[in-house]
Amino acid sequence: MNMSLTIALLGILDLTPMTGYDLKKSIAASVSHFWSADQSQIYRTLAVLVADGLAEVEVIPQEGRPDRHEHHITPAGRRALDEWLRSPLQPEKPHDAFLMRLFFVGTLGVPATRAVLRARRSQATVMLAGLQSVVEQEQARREPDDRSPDDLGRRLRHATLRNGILHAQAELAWLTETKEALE
Amino acid sequence: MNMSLTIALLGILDLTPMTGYDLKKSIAASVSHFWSADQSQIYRTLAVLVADGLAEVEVIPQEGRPDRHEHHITPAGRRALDEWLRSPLQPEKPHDAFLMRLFFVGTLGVPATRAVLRARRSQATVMLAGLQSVVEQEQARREPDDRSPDDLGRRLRHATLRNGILHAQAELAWLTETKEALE
DNA sequence: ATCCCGTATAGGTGTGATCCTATATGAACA
DNA sequence: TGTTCATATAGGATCACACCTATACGGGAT
Repeated sequence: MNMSLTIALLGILDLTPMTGYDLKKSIAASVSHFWSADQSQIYRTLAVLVADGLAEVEVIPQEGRPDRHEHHITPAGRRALDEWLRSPLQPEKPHDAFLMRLFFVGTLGVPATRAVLRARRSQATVMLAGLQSVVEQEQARREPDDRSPDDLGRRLRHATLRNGILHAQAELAWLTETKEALE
Repeated sequence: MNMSLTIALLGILDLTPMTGYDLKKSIAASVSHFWSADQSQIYRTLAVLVADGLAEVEVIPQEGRPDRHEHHITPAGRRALDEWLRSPLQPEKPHDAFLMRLFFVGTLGVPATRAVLRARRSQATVMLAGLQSVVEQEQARREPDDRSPDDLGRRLRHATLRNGILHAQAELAWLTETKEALE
């Protein structure tokens, strides 16, 4: 069984039942910093979930636009999600195109190498700013009425953002170190 | 055109002509910290390189074992490599199964969450130790006779290892921070 | 005597993912 | 009046990759 999009969809449907279209937006809004998904792939995977009995469709007729196919997680789906969450996670094989580029760019000389590093710095800077602004928005959204409990889910969602921030900062620190090593 | 294994193979063949078998070993030995490749995929990609005129095969007969199909990069291959090295590198879409797991594991409670973080810590620790030992081996191999110039290629290969080390350290720091945030 | 390892090549099959495209309609915009 | 946007679903083609298997033979270990 698929260990990736399947799980992302089950995890989101476990929070709120929704349509493929909603899932696309939800992924873009809340997990885009560590996952992405193509729309057609979402629909295909959703069909597999239903075929496997991990989700059920509730068709909600609408006027003027296509019916909503609202997907709900089933008990079997919830079990499959739990099982995956508790299963060992084998470390993924890295595929980092940037490091590959850096590894081979030496033959083009120092100026080309510096250009590669500069491009990386600007990307990492944009990435960091993006993550920080998401964190700030979350905090701002929370301050007006801090009645809601600071529950585990909230903290973990925040932790995934912090992960991205620390890695972006590590990347910037590494870029500084590497730039100095080239002088 | 393929922006990944193709380039890895061209990059390595540009350093030294070799066979598919050698490439598999070379990748495992020198770029495994940021790239991995399946043997059959290497042979397939190699065939594409030859079909596209980016590499040429020199057959070297051997006794008792299959002939060596030694692949050499062609001028067109060198140009394709240069072009890729200078082309803009669009940021890759992240697919981080661990962060997805953390994002959804909250529904299983705090103990299950701690277990996920502990597993991550041990993986990151192993990863860090592995990278550091590679760096130490490189330095040890160098000390006996430090006649060889500390050229750009060497420094960049070292930089790719440093990148992995800084990210592994960032991951460990993040794990500590996250563990504290759960208390 | 047997089995596995190293050398060397390569096909079969399935999966996950991306890019592009098609369909349908109301509402807002220019 | 025409275009684009938002809603909503979904197929086609292609790609990159992983996992498994097959072939061939010499050498060393059990």
